[in-house]
Amino acid sequence: MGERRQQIEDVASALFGARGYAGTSMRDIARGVDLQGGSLYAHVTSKQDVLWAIVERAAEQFRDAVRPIVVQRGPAPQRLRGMVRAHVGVVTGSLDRASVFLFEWGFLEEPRRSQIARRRDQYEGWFRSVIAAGSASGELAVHDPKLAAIFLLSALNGLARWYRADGPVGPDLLADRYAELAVHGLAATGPVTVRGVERPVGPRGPLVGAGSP
Amino acid sequence: MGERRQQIEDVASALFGARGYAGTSMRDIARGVDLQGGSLYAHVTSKQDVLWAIVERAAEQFRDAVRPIVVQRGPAPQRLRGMVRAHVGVVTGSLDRASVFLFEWGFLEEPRRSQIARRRDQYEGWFRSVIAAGSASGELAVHDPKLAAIFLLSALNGLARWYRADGPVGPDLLADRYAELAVHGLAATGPVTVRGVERPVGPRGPLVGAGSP
DNA sequence: CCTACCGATCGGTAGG
DNA sequence: CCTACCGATCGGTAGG
Repeated sequence: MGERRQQIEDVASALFGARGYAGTSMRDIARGVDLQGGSLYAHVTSKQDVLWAIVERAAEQFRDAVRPIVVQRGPAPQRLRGMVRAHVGVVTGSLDRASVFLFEWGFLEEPRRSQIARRRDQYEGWFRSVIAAGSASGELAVHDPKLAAIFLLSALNGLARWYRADGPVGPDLLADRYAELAVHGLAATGPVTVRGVERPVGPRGPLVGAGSP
Repeated sequence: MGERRQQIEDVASALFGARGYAGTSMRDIARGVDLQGGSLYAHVTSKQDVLWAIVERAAEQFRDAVRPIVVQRGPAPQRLRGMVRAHVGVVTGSLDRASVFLFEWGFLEEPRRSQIARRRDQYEGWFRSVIAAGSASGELAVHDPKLAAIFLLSALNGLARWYRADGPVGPDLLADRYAELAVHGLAATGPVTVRGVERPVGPRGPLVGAGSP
């Protein structure tokens, strides 16, 4: 792929991510790469084409990062943590492209839109199946794995809306914190290290068994 | 407010929510209320004005639903559950308006954009403070209350992207499940009722203390 | 509330 | 890769 083309996709990712696909004009993109509006078409065939290239590549990134972990053997909570870390890693590592994939894919025209919808379903299915496996083995406890998967992925995807590379929390710590929040929620921390010894955190009296308002 | 005006805002909410603010034209809205494009301006002053009306009202709905719970006394986890239920209730009960508020407020022009940004910060702060209070009292355990609040709100807001009123899970059950997922994560269920008796769920051997991949 | 219109901007193309 | 342009559509207005 030409350097110019790459440049165009990068600028388009940033603009689509910030103002949305419909809110960005080809002339906006052209300005970002110091070209005249019409000159873009020497490198791309249409605005849709640019959107597709961005979305397609981001979909691959998520898939390639998470799939290897899904098929590992090992405890479901451990795999789930790994998947969360991988997903967060893609979001923080390819913020603009990931944002476009996550929030602008709906502007794809058919049949590409449906193709991406299916791939998103499949991806969500990986999380669902690991959650369901953990639930079946008793390692996790969830009423509705499908709901839990959507809940979780929504939390992770929200990251793309506020994360900034120059923020106070680095990508690795962030990934750990998110994995922790995902699996344990707010009620308990994971393993806590006290004077170098890992100690499990027990149940908490005031919380467990608390009634609902 | 006139009936026509109400109708226009409803149609605009649905369209802004589905195709985005920039992806919706005034003529699209006009078609939805069986008017000619120009005739809309007998009822609204501008497209921005319509967006503002929708966003402003939704912001009020979230605030009015959640604020009373924030200031209640009582255990933090219980208040947090109530806040989650309230937030989910606004999303499911005013799906289109809530979607526009959550995802299209960025298209507001200054100074309204900044005004809404501040209100969103404040709203997030309510969640943060209840989480921090629960963390301080030992009822919750969270490394970073700000991060936890964002994580949680992202999960809740994602609901607006997929929830359908005619779906399999009703709004009340959904609110309960989401409150459960928020507080306990995937690792443990909340109070379980066995033969009519509420029984706390204890710690789970395979999970607590499990190492990280 | 409609008809008819305004200037601006849109995605995209022709010709060089 | 630029200049100059195409038809379509945009948000919004005038006049009735």
